[in-house]
Amino acid sequence: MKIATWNINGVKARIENLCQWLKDSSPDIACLQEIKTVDEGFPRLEIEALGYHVETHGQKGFNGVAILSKVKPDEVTRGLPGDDGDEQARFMEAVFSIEGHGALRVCCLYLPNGNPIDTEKYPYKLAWMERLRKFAGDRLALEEPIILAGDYNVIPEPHDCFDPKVWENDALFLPQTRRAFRQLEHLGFTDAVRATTDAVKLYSFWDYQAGAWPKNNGIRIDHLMLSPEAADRLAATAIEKHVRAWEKPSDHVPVIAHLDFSS
DNA sequence: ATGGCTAGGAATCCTAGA
Repeated sequence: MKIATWNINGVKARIENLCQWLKDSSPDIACLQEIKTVDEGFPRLEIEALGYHVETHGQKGFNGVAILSKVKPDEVTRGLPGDDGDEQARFMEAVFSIEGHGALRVCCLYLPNGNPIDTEKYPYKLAWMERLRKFAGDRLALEEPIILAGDYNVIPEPHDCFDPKVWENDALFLPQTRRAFRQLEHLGFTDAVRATTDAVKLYSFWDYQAGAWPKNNGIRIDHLMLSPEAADRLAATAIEKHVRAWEKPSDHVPVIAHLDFSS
């Protein structure tokens, strides 16, 4: 079972890349962030033609998430609990049936960036992370395989960026941000990529500006966090960075976790 | 790299991203 997360930075601008990637990589489940369209604008026909079921939680212009899957989910919910006044489309959850193994829950999340840090955006990010922590804690009680996949906008450790000094005062790397991320780990969630490799200079985002990609000035901010029941099934991970070199790329690349439900 | 680029919406520039 191949599960992917990819901040696609505009699904309408990226539809050719997305279709090529689905054909090449053939994920069973793909979580997309920053679709930047309302549900009606999502290019679902092209994706359905490749054999995928499409669920979206869109928003006009910004944000928006989607879950593509080879098998139709049993249920889908939209929005992160904990703030009824939050209008931003950044979270959805889909529940799948795995033959012989019960439910698999996949959450697709686009965590707020939080910059500039001296505006209301940073407290919004921290409040969102606290809501995510509560949600994750509640879900753990189900004792099911759960994957929280998405663009976390969090650089977990200094070696997850090319130059920690550059990010010192950035919302992606501030101590409070990293602490909130660690709290997810302390609940019992496993960072899938870090569980499978100690490699450094392993990134999932390269800025469009300043030659960041050719210089490999990247950051690792797209993560798949696994509940214990999912982490027990973790077989391998991959960061499909070749996609960043394609024509008209997203600034993020797909990150993959392979879960083995064969036994 | 305190932004050198990109997407989207409104509109020929702005906001947002990280």
